[in-house]
Amino acid sequence: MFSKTCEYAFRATVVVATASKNGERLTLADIAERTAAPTAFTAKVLQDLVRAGVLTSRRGPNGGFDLPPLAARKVNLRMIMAAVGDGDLDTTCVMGLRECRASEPCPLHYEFVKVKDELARVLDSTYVHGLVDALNNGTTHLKR
Amino acid sequence: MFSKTCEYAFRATVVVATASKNGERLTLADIAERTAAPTAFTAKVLQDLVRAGVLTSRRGPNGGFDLPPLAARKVNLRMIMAAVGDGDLDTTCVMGLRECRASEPCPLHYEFVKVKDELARVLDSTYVHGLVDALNNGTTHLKR
DNA sequence: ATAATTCAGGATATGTTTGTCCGGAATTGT
DNA sequence: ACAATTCCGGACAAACATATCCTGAATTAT
Repeated sequence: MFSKTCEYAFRATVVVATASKNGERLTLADIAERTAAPTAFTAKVLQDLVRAGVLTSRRGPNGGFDLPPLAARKVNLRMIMAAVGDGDLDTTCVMGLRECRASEPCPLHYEFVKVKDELARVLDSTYVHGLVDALNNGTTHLKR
Repeated sequence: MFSKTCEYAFRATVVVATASKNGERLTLADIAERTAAPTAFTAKVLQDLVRAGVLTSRRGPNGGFDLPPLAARKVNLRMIMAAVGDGDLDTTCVMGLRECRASEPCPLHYEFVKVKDELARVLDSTYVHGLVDALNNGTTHLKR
């Protein structure tokens, strides 16, 4: 459903936000380990997230990445996707046609309206801060 | 949302079924033109569809591909996706975790339940024959 | 039988995504 | 100032998706 890059971005963002809430700042190595993702590639993903303003980074000793609780209230899934260039999942035609809209629909246009609407709702309304508590108290997990 | 291969497969299947309903049998060249897809690649996609039993083919003069109305009542989107190896869109974890289920959910598991359920419903309940009429009477289109 | 047509399928090419490697720049603590 | 740490960003490599080409096999009409 999402590209691997996007999956890594989701995992990394949640992991960083969770640590930040506990006052920890995570290094690239920390993040790669906790998300079970390749380190060098994770570096690229984190770079994208920082450039897009999703995470903040600091270099040097005690450096690393963070996403403080207040900022985590303003980051939703859509922004994470956009940061890695995956932003228009729910807006492109499922049959790959450019000329597809309500007035000139492809054969599958109306079939997918509800799917896309629900997807858009989730991407726009799911904020990182809401995911952090569940991870912290063990309701959800990220292993593997 | 879907791979290009899958988009081509959707378009090709609908085009063939629509022609079959009018008693026409379409050649590879016909299909590639009507779906605005590359010919040689379309050949591969059609091969997959035939192997999976979605379409039937015949070689030689007056050969080509078809999907008669009766058969089109039994082909849904899920089968087309499976034919090109894209079958598990709605069953894999959105964060890329193998260990993700209701009892051990990833942080996004419950957020996507409705999306996935609705997607599964559409993939399973959308049959090709239902798409043909709309294309025939101009309610929907496939241009570009 | 023969020639024309059309699909089948292997080999190959191109492009994109995913993944690695390394030197440099910034920051920190001493 | 210096050394250690850590992110930044470019270059490169591998894997996969997409796309092309060509030969052969099946079918049909003559």
